[in-house]
Amino acid sequence: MNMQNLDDPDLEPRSVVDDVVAQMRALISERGLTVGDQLPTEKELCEAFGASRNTVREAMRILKAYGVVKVRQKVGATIVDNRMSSALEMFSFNVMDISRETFSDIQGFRCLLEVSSVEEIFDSITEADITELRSINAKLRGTEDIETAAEQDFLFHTRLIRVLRNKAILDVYGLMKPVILKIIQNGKTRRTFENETFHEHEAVIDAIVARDRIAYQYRMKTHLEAGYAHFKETGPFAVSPE
Amino acid sequence: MNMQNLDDPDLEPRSVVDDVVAQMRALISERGLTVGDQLPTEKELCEAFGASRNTVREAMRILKAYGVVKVRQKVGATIVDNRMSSALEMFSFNVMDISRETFSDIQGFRCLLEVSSVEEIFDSITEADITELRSINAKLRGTEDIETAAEQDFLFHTRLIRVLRNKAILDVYGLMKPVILKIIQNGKTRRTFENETFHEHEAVIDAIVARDRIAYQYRMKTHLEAGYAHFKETGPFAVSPE
DNA sequence: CCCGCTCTATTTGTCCAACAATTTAGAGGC
DNA sequence: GCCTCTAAATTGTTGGACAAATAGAGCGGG
Repeated sequence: MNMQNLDDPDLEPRSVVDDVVAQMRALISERGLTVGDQLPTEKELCEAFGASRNTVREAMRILKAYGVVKVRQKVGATIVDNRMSSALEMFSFNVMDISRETFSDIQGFRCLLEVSSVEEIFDSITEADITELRSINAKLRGTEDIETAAEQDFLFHTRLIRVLRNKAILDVYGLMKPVILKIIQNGKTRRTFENETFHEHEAVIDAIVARDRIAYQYRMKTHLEAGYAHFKETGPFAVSPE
Repeated sequence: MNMQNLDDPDLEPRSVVDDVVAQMRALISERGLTVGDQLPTEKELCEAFGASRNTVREAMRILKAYGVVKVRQKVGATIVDNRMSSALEMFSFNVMDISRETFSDIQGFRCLLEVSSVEEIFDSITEADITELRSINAKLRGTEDIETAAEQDFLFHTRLIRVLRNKAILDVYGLMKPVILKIIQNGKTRRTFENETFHEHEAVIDAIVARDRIAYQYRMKTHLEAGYAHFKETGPFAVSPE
């Protein structure tokens, strides 16, 4: 049946690509396909839907953009569920002008994720995690330029978040990366990373090893606030220098 | 567990299409284009990026899927911001077969946001907030159908998150709405909302008023887990029936 | 029997060219 | 000035070609 313009007269007529997307969704439903299952090849989809390969490919691009399928050459399209990452990806578009409030909000978000999740981290962390954290922190000390050091610093915190084994949280943290990098770099020199940042990280790790909840929260909070302190000092218009 | 992309986010080489998407984003950034502005025609984009028309079109499909542009024949591509609806659209994708990991991850995220942020909530919450929370919860009791009740339930939690006065967190919470609604509705009847959910919410509010950290965390955690219990019960293969 | 290598066939990635469908802009008549 | 109608520009769809990657078959050696 053709319900395309019944609900909304302003709605543009559905293109063939949209139709193919709908048919693909239907196909997934009918066959009860779920994460890990394979979709038919492009050729088969062309024949099944009576559309050209380019059209099928554009439809597949949409599903890919939605984070519903993952396509590999020769292998074909596999159903996945990366919708959360895709949703976040789509909101990473207009990140050009970041307001002071956004900086502050994201810093608060970090605090919540890294400081308040202490119980979950203590529960889940393994020896291997600790080893990797120390290794990352060691590399931080050896970096030569600030950009690389900031990346390494970010990597340390990402690795810590990864301990939670929660993809949604990890995705959100990754989304905030550009802003966090900016916060990290602010007011730091290479020397700062070599000394203060390195030792702060070590203190955090030590607190984890000792399973000392209070120490962990204190160290982490101090560390995060140290990085953010410079922002507070600067005026409200210093954020976007353009 | 869905760890496929956790350890190794994106090892795959970027395709030409991905490149074109990046270049389009850069172009939008450089020219300072915003909602309502036009993008160059496909032909111009082909020449500018040295890519074929099909490739440019696939890239444009991605931007369209993200709700960032709207394309009309002859008119061309206009920048819009339908990202929110696109995000909702992508989660409307057979919500029943959202992977168990995504459910579990988002539930864990909720716990972190609502349970672990107890200190921040206690610090920031005002009398007005409490009044509103009670009012929302009262309405929850009076609703007639499950959908509305779930909306109201979600509104209660959103309102609580709003206490943190952190837009980044609030946005992320809003993004997860479709999934959270699904979790909320699962295994509940109208009666459940009228009785159990209502009283659980009241207990949470009471704990806040009493500034009882332990009680708050216990009540909230219990409440969240109660909603999620039904998912745990079903087997790992119950996601896609037949 | 198993391991590793090569080779092939299949599948996706990209490009090209053509035509259809649609709509804007402009020419022309009133 | 206004209407109509045509022409041109732009996106929508199709088909075909070749490149790139790779899973799987087949083979040889241990």
